[in-house]
Amino acid sequence: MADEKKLPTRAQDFSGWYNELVVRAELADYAPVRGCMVIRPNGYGIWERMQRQLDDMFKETGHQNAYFPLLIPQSFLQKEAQHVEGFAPETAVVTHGGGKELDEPLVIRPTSETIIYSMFAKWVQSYRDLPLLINQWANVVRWEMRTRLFLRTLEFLWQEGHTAHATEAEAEDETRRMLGVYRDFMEGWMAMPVVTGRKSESEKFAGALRTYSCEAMMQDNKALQAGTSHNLGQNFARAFDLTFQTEAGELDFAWNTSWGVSTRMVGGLVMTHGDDNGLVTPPLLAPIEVVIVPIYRTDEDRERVIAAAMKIKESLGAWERRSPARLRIHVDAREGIKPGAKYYEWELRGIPLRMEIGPRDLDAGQAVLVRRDTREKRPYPLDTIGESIHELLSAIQDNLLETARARREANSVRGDVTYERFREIMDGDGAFVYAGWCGSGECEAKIKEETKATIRCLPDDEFRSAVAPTSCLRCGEKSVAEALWAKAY
RNA sequence: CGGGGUGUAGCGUAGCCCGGUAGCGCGCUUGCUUCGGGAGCAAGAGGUCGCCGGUUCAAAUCCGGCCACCCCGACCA
Repeated sequence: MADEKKLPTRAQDFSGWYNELVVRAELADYAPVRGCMVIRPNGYGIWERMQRQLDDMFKETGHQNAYFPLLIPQSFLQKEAQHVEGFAPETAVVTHGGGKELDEPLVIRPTSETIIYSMFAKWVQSYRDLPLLINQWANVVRWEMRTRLFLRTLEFLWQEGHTAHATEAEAEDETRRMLGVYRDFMEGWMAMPVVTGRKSESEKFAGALRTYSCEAMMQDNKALQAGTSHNLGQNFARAFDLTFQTEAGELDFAWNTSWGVSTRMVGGLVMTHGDDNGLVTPPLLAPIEVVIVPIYRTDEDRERVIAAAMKIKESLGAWERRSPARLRIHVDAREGIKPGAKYYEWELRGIPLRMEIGPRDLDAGQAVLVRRDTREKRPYPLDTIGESIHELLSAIQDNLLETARARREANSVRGDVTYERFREIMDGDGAFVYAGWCGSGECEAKIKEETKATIRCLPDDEFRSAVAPTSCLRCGEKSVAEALWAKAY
């Protein structure tokens, strides 16, 4: 009878587990339009914290926010050949406005390179106007065939950074710098370890010179592309006549970069840390860090326990006194729901720490704290509870990252792998496989066709194997690059 | 767009083959008893049976058309 209340387990049905968890934890809900989602307060609260942190990091690296329009003239998209080829099939197009057919259809932005660089062209004249470092928080629409909450929806929220530089080297530095910012954020705040590296030609952004990405391993051993950073070269500058006068007085095209992360990260968070009891949120991103569940029998006890809970919340969470170390605490004072039911609910929602407090605890001057990650439960003295909570939260944050990293390493395969073995792996549990690649798009395409696995990236130094693979995974020719292979979302 | 499937209360479903009062579980409301790991009892509220048409005295049920959604393929942050 309790089965209805339980989630499917990850081992049974990973994608069923994900779908139900997202809905039951009230992170998001299905919208009336196919492929669209409503992000509910629980999910939006996590996104808001992601935004706040990333926004600070963008500002620290010298970027400013701006906002460009949702609607883009269709002709803009067509100015960059690769770009239109990549995005045209998945655009939504507005053909009518005010009851009349428009002279030129308007595309709902699938990404904003075109409109942003067209504006940059107006603003940049001299090398003195560079670099121009802009970010925007926006929604974009891509008409995907198969959608899943957070991972792939027709409309999603993201940030897109767009910059213009005087030299190629500067643009490349910027591209790598922002990839590093993403990695810091994903590991430091999301506790989600990533492999960074360069995309192969077939996987790079439509219109880019080079694309770099952060690839995270989900608990089903599939890869999630969690963020991308593109060196656009002068491709868009040429398309939109984004020129500037150099110090030497010559006219040159600017060098652009663009980089983005989206609400997809919320899905990555779920699939990295969630367990069979529900979501597990890293403390730094949890809208509520500690939930207090008061326990009582009589009205008298109730009054006493709730008063104590409110006092704890106030002393640890009060704005004036503890900022910036104040804690985000919620007291679950709902009546008519037994404590056990509340435990399950807050576990499903992934709140990092639960405090149970009842008359027995108050008499003993203590409260019981339960970790969401390990479910470890023990009493702590009330007079130093603030310190205990801070320690536990930071232990949880660290443990989540370590656990995720250990899991990824345990499911990574390095060294010489035969193609036969590779196929077994991809047919079975999957893995991150680091293997040699001859560099041909043909081998890459064949492998994708035969195994569904793709090159997630050509990993950066620190992720490469100690001994470089010598031959291509499939054709056996000389390897020109070590590639990270996996099935992807 | 090709193949398969499903539409009945907020959610999950039974009933359809064989036409005749639309049922169950969860959730919701109210009251009482409960409350340290998903409470119990009692009384309630809630339905154009996806839509349109046909057959029939009578359609959730049979027939036709349409729509939507889900799963599997081709495409993807």
